[in-house]
Amino acid sequence: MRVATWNVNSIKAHFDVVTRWLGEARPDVVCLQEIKCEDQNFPSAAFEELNYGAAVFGQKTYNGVAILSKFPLENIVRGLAGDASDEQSRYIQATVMDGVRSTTVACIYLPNGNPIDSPKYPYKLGWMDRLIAHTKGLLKQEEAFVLAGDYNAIPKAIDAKTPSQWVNDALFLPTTRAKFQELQALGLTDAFRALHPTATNQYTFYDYQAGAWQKENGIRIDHMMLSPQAADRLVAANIEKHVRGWEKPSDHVPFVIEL
DNA sequence: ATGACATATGAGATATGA
Repeated sequence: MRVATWNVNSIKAHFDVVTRWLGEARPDVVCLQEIKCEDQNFPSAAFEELNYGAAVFGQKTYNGVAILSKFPLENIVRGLAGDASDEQSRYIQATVMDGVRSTTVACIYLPNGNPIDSPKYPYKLGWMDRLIAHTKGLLKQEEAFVLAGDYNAIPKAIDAKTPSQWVNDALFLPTTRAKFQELQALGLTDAFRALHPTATNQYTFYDYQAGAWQKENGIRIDHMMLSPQAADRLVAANIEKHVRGWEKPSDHVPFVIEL
């Protein structure tokens, strides 16, 4: 089963590149972030024509997540527990039934957190704490799951072309990296690093500004964290960098694994 | 350097992103 994650930076604005990549890569399950639309405006019918069903947790203007799947999606969960006052659509989870076995897939859009002296940074850290708490519950089930999405976290210096550019940024602050490490230390596997432990110049985000793509000035912030049962099935992990060079792209590129 | 570049909203300028 091929599972992908992709921050599409508006499904309306980038629908054509999304469908172009679906046709090329033929993933079974795709976690989308920043769809930037309400549920009723998500192009579910168009994806249905491409043989993808959809589970959507949308929001007007900002955020919004969705899971596309060629297999039935069951037990859909919208929102991350732990803060009833949180109105941002950043988490959707479903169980994929592929006929052979079930795999739980969570689609995550972790808060950016900048500026770091604003309430946005504590919101990010609190969200990470809630994700850690939720993951502890998932692990108790001892089944295969994938936490896929835009983590807005650069795990290590190797995951940035220019680490010095990010030292005072919410994506790379020691506190952010420590929380990401805390999540991983629960027993999760970073799918990309597991198969490419020393690979450099493998990034999932290139800013639209200052010619970042042309300079290969990227960061690796979109991740898939696997439970032990999912990690046992991991056979491939690829960052689809070439998609960033297409016409009118998202600033993130797809990241796909094979289980 | 608080910008560049892109998106949504809504019809000009502002909020957000990373």
